[in-house]
Amino acid sequence: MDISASTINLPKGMKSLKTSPSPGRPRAFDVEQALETAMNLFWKQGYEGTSLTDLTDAMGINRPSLYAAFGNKEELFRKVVKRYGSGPGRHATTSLTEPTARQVAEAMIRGSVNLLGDPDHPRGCLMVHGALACSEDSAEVQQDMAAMRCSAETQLCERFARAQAEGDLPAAADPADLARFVQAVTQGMAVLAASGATKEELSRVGELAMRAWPE
Amino acid sequence: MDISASTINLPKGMKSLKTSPSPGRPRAFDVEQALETAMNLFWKQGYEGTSLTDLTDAMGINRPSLYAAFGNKEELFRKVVKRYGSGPGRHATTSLTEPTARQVAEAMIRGSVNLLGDPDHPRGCLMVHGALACSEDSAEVQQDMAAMRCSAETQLCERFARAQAEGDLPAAADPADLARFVQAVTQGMAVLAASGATKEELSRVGELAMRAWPE
DNA sequence: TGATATGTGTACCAGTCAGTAAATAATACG
DNA sequence: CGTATTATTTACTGACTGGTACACATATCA
Repeated sequence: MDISASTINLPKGMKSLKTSPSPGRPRAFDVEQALETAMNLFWKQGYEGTSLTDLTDAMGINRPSLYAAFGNKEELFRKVVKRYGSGPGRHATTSLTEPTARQVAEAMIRGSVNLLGDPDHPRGCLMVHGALACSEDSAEVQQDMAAMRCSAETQLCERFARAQAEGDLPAAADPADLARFVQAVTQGMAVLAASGATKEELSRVGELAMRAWPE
Repeated sequence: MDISASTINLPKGMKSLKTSPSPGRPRAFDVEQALETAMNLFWKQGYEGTSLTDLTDAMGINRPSLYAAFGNKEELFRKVVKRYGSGPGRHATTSLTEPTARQVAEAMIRGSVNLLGDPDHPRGCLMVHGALACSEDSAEVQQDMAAMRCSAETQLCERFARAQAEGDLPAAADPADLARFVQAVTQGMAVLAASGATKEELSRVGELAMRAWPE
């Protein structure tokens, strides 16, 4: 007997991991590919600058299909942000695992340069471009993006504080200040990228920034 | 005989500088005050995030009055940007007159900190928040803003090159790189301000950044 | 062969967008 | 006074916004 995932009692609405057959008409588009398309659009035009028509046209699907698969515009955006964090923006978390504070900062900056200078991606950073300034209708999305940027700063700060305890960051240095500085540089590079800065130019900004590193 | 400005042959549509009486119903609102209100709105919500209804409601005028006084939404935005450049964003140009390259950079950063950390203003920078990411409808405004940021960078670069010729910047330093670095820091601080950074926090970012300054 | 479950396509909803036509009100000038 | 000029008010336009109702298509399962 074939025990496919569909026979297992899964929480309501939860899709099985195995691509087991399920009743009903099969989806005619690739969800992951559609998410990728949506990410690139939101990345380029921001949350409010991207209309549902923009999205469905680019994804090649109809409006009800989008709603059935992703909820609504806001939920789709959040799924896109999540995907961004574990995809193109991966370096923001992986950099934290570097052995020393300096290497963490360098990895963070190098990762930003590689992402922002990549001509295959929209110019800029989704976390900055997504909903920096917008109407009051999107205030919640805007605040969430700000909260995520703050969270990245906090994680960085905690990593630097640990480094200080471990002795690879001078006691005189302020972990919070350093974290904020790295954030300022990477986010500033995101704006520069939107103005057309090249990878080499961004790289030199990063190099210059690291000259401010203590010790 | 009274030679008021209105008797002088002015180009069509050109308003006289003197507030001389003119035929027709007098305007019931203060144009400068309305511009100030519009600036604060665009500053906070960006170009696309601010609707004409937002504008007219805040200005306390009707839609046709706005069109009669400012042209249309895009022209109003450009007037606002101009006002911003000679008002709150004044430091971007005035800093260039400092005697040395280092003082120019310091003034630029200090000016940004003062502006971005001022609780009386929207958090952020109009040149960054105004139209960073938007729909294709506003691509022209978006490009103009990017061009203005690039222009600021170029002016800074030229100032640093002059400083190098004058001997107050090491020959090994690259004026273009330094200009781009200062831009990255100030624009990064604009994003930080949008995330809620205080004036003191921004100030420490600026202090840290200046530690990268050559010699 | 149903019966059930899911996805797609069309066509629509109310609300908002930027922009404007036309009537009226308020001023200066002669 | 009348005329010319400008501003305000109301009401509107067509296009677009995010979101959905409903008929139909396509799959599994009994």
